[in-house]
Amino acid sequence: MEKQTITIYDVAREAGVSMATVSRVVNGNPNVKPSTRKKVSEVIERLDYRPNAVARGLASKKTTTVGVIIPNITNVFFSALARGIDDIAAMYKYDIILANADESVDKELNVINNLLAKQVDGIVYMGYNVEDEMIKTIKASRTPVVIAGIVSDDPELYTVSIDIRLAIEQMTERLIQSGGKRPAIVTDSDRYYVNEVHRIPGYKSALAKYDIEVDDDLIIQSDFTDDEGPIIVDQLRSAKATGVVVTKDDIAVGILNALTDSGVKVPEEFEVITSSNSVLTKYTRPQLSSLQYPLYDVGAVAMRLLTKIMNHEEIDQRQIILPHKFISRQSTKPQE
Amino acid sequence: MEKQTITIYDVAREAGVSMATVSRVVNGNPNVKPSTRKKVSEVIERLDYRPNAVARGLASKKTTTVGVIIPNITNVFFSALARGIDDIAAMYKYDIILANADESVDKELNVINNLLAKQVDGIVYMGYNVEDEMIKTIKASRTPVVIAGIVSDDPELYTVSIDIRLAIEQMTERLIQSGGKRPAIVTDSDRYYVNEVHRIPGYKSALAKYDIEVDDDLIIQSDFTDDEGPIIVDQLRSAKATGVVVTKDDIAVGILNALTDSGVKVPEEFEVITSSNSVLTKYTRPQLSSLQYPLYDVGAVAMRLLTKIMNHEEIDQRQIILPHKFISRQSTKPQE
DNA sequence: CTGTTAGCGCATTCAC
DNA sequence: GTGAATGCGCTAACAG
Repeated sequence: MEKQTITIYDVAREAGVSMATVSRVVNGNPNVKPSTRKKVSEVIERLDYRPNAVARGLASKKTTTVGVIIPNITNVFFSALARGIDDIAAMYKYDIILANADESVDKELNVINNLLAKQVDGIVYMGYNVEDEMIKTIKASRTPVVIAGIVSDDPELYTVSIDIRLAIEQMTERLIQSGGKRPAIVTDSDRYYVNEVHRIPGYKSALAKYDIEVDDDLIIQSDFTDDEGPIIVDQLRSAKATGVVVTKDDIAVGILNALTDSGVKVPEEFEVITSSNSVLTKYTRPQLSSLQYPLYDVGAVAMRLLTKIMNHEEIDQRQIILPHKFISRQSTKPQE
Repeated sequence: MEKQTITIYDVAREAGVSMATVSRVVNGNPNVKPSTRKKVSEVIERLDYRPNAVARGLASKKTTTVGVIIPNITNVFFSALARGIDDIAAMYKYDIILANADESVDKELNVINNLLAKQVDGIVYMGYNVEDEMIKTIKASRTPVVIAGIVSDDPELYTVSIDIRLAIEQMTERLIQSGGKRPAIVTDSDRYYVNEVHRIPGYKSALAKYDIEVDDDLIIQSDFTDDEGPIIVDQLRSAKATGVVVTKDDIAVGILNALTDSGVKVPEEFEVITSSNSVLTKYTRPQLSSLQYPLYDVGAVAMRLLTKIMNHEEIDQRQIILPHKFISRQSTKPQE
């Protein structure tokens, strides 16, 4: 399995120059006479020389590679975010090592250590929780890390996200304003941190505004497997919910379909509002109203922030909150 | 931006051994006395030493990294495939560099060269076409490449796929058998090679079996943007199609929804069958009948094949065809 | 079992 | 402008 065999020395010899000169033209160093630059370039072309990025990385201590940690590849939430990251990374000539943490905290740590071993220049982390040990590892490594999709209160951390607490509060308010006195919330249970610190508080504060008492039966956590929709709907109905805020689009689809399958009219009898505005929302009938989570932007901004840190540019803000909106489709009543 | 500073020398000094010994314990070489192994391990732990994978890669000429080239991150087709790849890669301790080719042949070449420069140990390629220049690059590099999702007639190439021609033929037959004399086919236009070499021939051979003449108006290529569903449906209806084979799930969803939105009853008046059996098929109403493309398996088998090549194991078959099935849901009439 | 010694391919001073 | 020399951190013979 001999890989690339042509080295900088081969080029140097063929071109009748030293390897230092070849290195210079490869790296666009201006201190090369145009004529020799041309000569060397020709040889590079002819020999199909391709600089060994590994050797380069060792010598320069830069790999032009960033690690992206995601909880689960198959999560629709991810693809839009990934595109944002990828676009900006490509723009700045960084490659991406995609590391799937498989929804497990242990693996996350494993994965981040792995990335550090690979000497990535930076990391975009989209995890579940901001675990203490994670933070420790992040801080100990001198590798820049940007956390995407989670708000943290640790001022040292770089984060890009929307104000989730506020968003959930507003979504809940919408349900209340359109007449439902018993709005429910269904969260994906695996994101403990976000649930406890942002979502549930947001939900409760909306209720508080309208003097509605919290009923724990209306707070449902779900791991969601494909056919869980009907189960959740049963819980929702026996708790006499009038509408539901859902934090994950595929769960919302499951609930919506279970609802209509069982003859409940959405939105007339029951409102559903979801959180990611992924493509799924447009594929259902009725189409799902959703928080417009600017996924692409979060990814792009996170990556952009990371490049700034890697380039030692000045950072005016470590915690970036992006604005969010709402898209009213057909699963909620029209707002007046 | 000082990265990891602790080297194998630091560990060696602290443990009072040579760096070779440290290297041995790190790599699990059995030729180390248990007591010194223990001593070294403790120092590693204490210093939080993490072997530099870049240096390792340079010295050993192995990076334990594989490149995965995909046409488009946001394609639902991909996520299942990626999971198959990722699972097996993780099993064999390989990291993945995800390279997005952005649906462009130029970028594909660019991307593959980039991957080769990074000295990946192997590549899984899920491209559109098997371009000549791609093949040349693949063969010139001594890096193993497995092509996933496309059948090729080049016996030197490693490929993992289903028999697409046959699958399309069978899908078309199903539509014919359930009474439709004018089955149409809608393909994503960007996959030229697959369309010309596998899909259209499969479609035509089904027609031939039933002595149905080919009507070019029934062969539609679409780039598909979100709201193109109604347009395609218009074409379909003015061509008097009785049903349609769709090659991409999101296009199928668009068509299905446009159909029902305009009052056409599916499957009674019009049948739809799609090709990837992605999660989308279950999210629509009616649910989409689909070719069961074993995406996960294709990804997993491709990755497994790649590991075999990388390990110089014996390969008994370069072109692997995986079996496919069909899932009858609600967008086609029940088969008798 | 353990230490010594070469490179791996390149970026990078430092001279000239 | 250009070349020679050094070292990045590690693996892999090769001795002992």
